[in-house]
Amino acid sequence: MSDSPHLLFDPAHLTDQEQARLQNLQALIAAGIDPYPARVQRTHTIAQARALYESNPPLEAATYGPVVTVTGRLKAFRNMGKVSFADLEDGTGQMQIVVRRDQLPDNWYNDIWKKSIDLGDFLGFSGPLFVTKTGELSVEAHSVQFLSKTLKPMPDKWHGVRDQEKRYRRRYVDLIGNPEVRDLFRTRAAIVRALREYLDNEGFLEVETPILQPVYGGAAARPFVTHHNQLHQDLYLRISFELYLKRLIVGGFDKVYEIGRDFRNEGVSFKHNPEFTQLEFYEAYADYNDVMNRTEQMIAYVAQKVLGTLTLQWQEHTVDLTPPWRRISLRQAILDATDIDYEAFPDAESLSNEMKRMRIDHDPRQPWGKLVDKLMSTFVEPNLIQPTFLVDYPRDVSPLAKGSPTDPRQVERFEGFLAGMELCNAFSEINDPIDQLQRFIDESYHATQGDEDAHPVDEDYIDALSFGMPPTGGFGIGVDRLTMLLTGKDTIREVLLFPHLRSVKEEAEEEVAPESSSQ
RNA sequence: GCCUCGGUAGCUCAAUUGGCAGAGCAGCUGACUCUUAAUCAGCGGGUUGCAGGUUCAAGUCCUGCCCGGGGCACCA
Repeated sequence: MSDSPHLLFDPAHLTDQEQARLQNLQALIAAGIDPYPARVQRTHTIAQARALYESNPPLEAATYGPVVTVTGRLKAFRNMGKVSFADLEDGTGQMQIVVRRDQLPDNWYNDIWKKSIDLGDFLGFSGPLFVTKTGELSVEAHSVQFLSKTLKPMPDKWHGVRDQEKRYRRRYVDLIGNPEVRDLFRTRAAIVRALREYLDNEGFLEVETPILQPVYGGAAARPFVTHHNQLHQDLYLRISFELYLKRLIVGGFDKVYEIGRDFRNEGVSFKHNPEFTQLEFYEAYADYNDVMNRTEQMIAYVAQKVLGTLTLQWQEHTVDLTPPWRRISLRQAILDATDIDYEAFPDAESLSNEMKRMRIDHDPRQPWGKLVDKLMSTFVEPNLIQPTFLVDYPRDVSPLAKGSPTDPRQVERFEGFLAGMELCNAFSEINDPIDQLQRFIDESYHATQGDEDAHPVDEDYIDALSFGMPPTGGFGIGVDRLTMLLTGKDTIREVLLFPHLRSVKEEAEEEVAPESSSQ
């Protein structure tokens, strides 16, 4: 077809249903109807129309109420001959429309309504509100606006879209067909709003810091690398906000937070996406105990605000968020779960040997801290169903956390767990620039030893600390995971509108086969 | 990267031991002035993810590849 702008709308490539819709589009144009008009006449959203009828009911039953013009997507229709019932949906709800042949001009009902309008089209209907004999509040259509033509068939009206790949690749279709998915993302927005509300009410300042960073840091992860052409400069997409937010504490903002996207070049799983939403806050004149208290309060506030309860169901578990949460040292938790006291095996070799003796599968080349983390994540984390803080971590897995005043091998750090999943990470921040530099150097040493997640040295950050930072408590939480927990979802993809998926390879591309860069 | 399970009509799903690829919704044609998963009659719609192989015969068995789910590894 030479008149098709693109193969996408070449009838030879369309299904029977798509061809029928394209023909209906042309029929509308032939009838002098603009299928994509620029203006909409609307007096009420569907929710407003319902409220209007509630507050202005007709004096006698079965008579007409106020006249409204409502707009929306046609979700269903039931054609009874000379009258049709249609379900119209906008962002606020659904309304039944009663379309009578004799209320519409000329042959509009037979020629346009019955022939050229498809499920999914956007329409506006003007007429009085009334309640049908079967009790359904409806608008009787006295005039109709055509608003937008739909060229693809709608998802199954009863089952929606179930196929996960289809749902994630074409989330818009998922959202059209599955109202509960729309509800879930409204809940997600409410969670983020409640987090902001809590922190704003507590006097925190919301800030925005660079996503493109010359030196990445603040977490143990591999970064994405990009390049600024004009400046001839490699830049990293941030893996955390931490080092920038603490520069702001140096600058005199005592309480700051940021909610935004982090990027980590790691594997994808039910709880990992390459980009994810993080909340971090930093509070001057506080330590990790203060942060622990605040964490309980904040999560409980959000749950109460969004769910109206502190008891939530996550998969087969019932979780009670009521503060205070259980607190146990990491050392004790691992000791309870494995009978290994990692303090008794203070280097990688002895700990690895002990793990080998207990037939615990691990990589013996890993540094000591990684082995401790392995014990924690394998034997402790899955059993932390009720909210729990693991406190006091080994110094060498925590390069930004302040050392314990009583035990030089420990730092003042905790992680929060819920439903067997790590939720947040926090500590008393190192504010001694010389100590921090030494930790960075130790990390760089690890980097030369093959630990790819180790921190590079951020000399500008050391410079910032050298101007003086008050004792400060810091905190980070994965907002996606928090959303999973509060909505009962067992995969992060369900709480991300557009989760990362491998791109589908086009057949035409395969012949080109460009050399891929080294991994 | 490795292991494992899956991919059938626009959507949701069937297809017994290898034996004519089906249903509901949606679509098309028609009937119907209170339906709401409307109903009734009729009709069309398939490269069974892709490419090979075995076989008289492949959705089904074998090999490779693509995409997805789950697990491992890595990580938060």
